[in-house]
Amino acid sequence: MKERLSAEERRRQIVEAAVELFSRKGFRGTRTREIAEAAGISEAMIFKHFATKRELYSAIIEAKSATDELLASAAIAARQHDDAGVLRAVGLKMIEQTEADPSLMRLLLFSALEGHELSDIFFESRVKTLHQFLSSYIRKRIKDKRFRAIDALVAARGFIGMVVHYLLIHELFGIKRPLHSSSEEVVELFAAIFLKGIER
Amino acid sequence: MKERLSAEERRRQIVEAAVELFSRKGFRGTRTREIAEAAGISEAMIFKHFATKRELYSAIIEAKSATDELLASAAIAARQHDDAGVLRAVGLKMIEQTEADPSLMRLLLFSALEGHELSDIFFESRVKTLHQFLSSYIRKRIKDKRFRAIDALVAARGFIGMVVHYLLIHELFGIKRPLHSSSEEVVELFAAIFLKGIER
DNA sequence: CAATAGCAAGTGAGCGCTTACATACTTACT
DNA sequence: AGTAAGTATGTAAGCGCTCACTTGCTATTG
Repeated sequence: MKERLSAEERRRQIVEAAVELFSRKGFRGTRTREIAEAAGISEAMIFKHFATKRELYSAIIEAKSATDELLASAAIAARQHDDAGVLRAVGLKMIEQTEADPSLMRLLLFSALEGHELSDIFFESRVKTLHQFLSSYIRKRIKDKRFRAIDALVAARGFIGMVVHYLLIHELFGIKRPLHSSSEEVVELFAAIFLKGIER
Repeated sequence: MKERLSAEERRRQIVEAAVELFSRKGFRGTRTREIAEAAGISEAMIFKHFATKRELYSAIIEAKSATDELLASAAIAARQHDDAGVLRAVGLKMIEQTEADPSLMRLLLFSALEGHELSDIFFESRVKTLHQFLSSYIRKRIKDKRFRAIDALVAARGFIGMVVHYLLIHELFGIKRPLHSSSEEVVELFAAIFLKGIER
């Protein structure tokens, strides 16, 4: 029983199976046989569509690097000079996106640790963009005299760090957030700390 | 020319070579042959001292889990209710330690991503301890009415996150800190933001 | 000599990738 | 329309290599 599919559809199918495996077990930890099995096809098919295992991996990373409208809602808040709104939007989108597709974070970490050549591109599209958006907003608000005159880039990384670390221990080590606090509340707290500090 | 060494010394020598390789290339990415070569011995010697490759890896993780006096200086500041001092001490120790031995962070991430059974122990000794120390300090200062009544654990993770993320992009993606700011200044800024926020 | 420390040379399993071949669809000619 | 030739899509089997781990042996030490 052989179902014939279009080349494009097959590729999609292979990529889909591969993403799941690469993100769970890394490049080296994933066997091409497993990918074939998960996609429900023979191993040779993978190599009909991708010259090497590495090429398949690269295709995935490049696809995942596609920068979507992650910052749309944050940009709206930015236009209205709604500081808390900007932070809230950035933080929530990060969490939302990671929870919808946890493979992204794992792929990013794996690619960096394993030293894949495309990990830089991945990093730039997925992390650097965030840093730059937030730091340029902070810089603007410093000029407006609404924020203290601090290093905007370092500060931006600080806020992103709060959220990333929260996601990291959540996704990587399975640490659950306290039952009483939703991710909205967590982001709200991070934003409040970032803007007003924890001193009373 | 065969130098005979004591079993213990050999083990140390093997472990030393293995740490470097495992942290750079992960468990699956490291060949036992490479470890032997790096240690200047034959591959068979490794298996005289460690039954399996995995056992060697576990030995390393357990050794690296040894909690040292990371929090000594922070505890001193804590006794004096020196809030900025506590944060500074925690942050600086984290950076200092990571820069002195970058393998630790990489091993921690690799073990978590690759799903090693000991990664939890590793996490608890290296991360959870920090979270608990800082969150209990924050709780105390909330009782003192010096901090606002926030979720202490989430807040603590927030501060740790700022520092961790800074180290992460530094060590993993090779992002250099801006030339004008030393790690002391970065930590100082994180502490200031955490306590007072960035609003003026 | 007994025990330990060492190595060269395997061994079998598993890996990425290839080959030889079968089956479905497309095209073109009558 | 019918069919032969050509092409794209698929598979089963396996090749060559690398890996973790073993074996069989020698050298050194107490």
